[in-house]
Amino acid sequence: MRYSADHKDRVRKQIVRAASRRFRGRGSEGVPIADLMRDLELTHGGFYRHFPCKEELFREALLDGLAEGKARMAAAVEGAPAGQELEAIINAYLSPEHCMNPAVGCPIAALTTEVARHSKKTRSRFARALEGHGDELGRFLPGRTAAARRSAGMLLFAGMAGVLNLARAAPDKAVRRRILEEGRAFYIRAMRGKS
Amino acid sequence: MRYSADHKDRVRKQIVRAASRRFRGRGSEGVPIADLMRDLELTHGGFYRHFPCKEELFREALLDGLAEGKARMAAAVEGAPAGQELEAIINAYLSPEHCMNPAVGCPIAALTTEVARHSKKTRSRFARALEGHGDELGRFLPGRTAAARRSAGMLLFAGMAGVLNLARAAPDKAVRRRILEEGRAFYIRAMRGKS
DNA sequence: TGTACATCAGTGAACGCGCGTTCACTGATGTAC
DNA sequence: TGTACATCAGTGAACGCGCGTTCACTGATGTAC
Repeated sequence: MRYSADHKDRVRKQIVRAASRRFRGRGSEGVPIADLMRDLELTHGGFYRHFPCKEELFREALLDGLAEGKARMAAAVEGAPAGQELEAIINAYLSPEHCMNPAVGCPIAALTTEVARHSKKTRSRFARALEGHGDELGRFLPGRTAAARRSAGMLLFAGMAGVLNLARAAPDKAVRRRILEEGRAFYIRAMRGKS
Repeated sequence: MRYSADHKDRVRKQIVRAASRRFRGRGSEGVPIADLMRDLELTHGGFYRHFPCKEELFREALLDGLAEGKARMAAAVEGAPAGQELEAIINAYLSPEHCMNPAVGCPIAALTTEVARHSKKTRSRFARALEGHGDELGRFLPGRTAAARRSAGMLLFAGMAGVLNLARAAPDKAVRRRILEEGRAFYIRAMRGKS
């Protein structure tokens, strides 16, 4: 072969990674394959050596973005003082940085509306990954059973994603910041107060 | 003229109305003008007698959808027993019917993510309309000032929109219903409890 | 009142471009013998 | 070891289609005189 043994795998991963960011930044219909490949200094023709179609790429990119988000959540937890994990996650999620950089942010905020219009297969994979997110966040939430904590975690993500999107749609910085701040206060209060 | 005096106005309104539903159902990039005009038994060429470009239509359709949503909220309030207005709004917003019919539902849920990627002009109009929504919902929320109640109302809409989108993305009916139910319980509780 | 001309919503062919996908080809390396 | 052939990631031209937008035209009605 012309390339090292793991070459194909590496390129494939690069495509998924780049696609994930572009999809989050521009939506599932705003990412031409040729642009994506050019970013990696490849041409569009080679794409089909890696994926059967664009929908398959979208699915993988979506899951890759979620995994990235989960890792970021773990990092926020890691860096938080004991007992402050939930606040740390909420503050990071509803931070101005996250708001201003959707391309490297949470796909739940950036892509859920569009996922709802994709194939059942895509939605099923998405749902499964979301349960993982719910479990992770649920560790810091009250609730008698693991299932209840997972649900509460998913609900919190959904709510924060809504707030983040509202802030992203806001036409000016001041409004954006106010929305984020009120969102942080509300969800920290609501989730702490949950018996 | 070939048509009655108000003919053009009526057709224009029909286009906006039909577009609003299609945009909510399929997203801002999923609505070909030709399909839209065919729905109204017109041809695509005539579109440009009414709008300078598609973006202008999107903007008007977005605002029309918000007005429709506000009317629906008013109807829910009208039909609710005194003191139960907030619950009625939340229950209607997070109902299975609303979840299953995005095309005739709230544009905040269906289009906010995409609005964030549109022009500043579109975002400004959207933001102004949202404040109206916040005011209307804020009437039933605690808060010392009108501004505080408005903010709380917008936050509640954002959160509910996030939950609605999560439910819409869910691959099966049971999960969808559970998400909606938990969402209703959470937001009713959180907003009642707000001092 | 009748005639010539203007108006303008709507028609449908055509233009131009973007983009997903296909395909014949390249060329470096692996394998068979 | 050398030679012939197979493999396959990547290339870039080409195909085909969708779709936003333009434009010459239609034809019913309004207006000027």
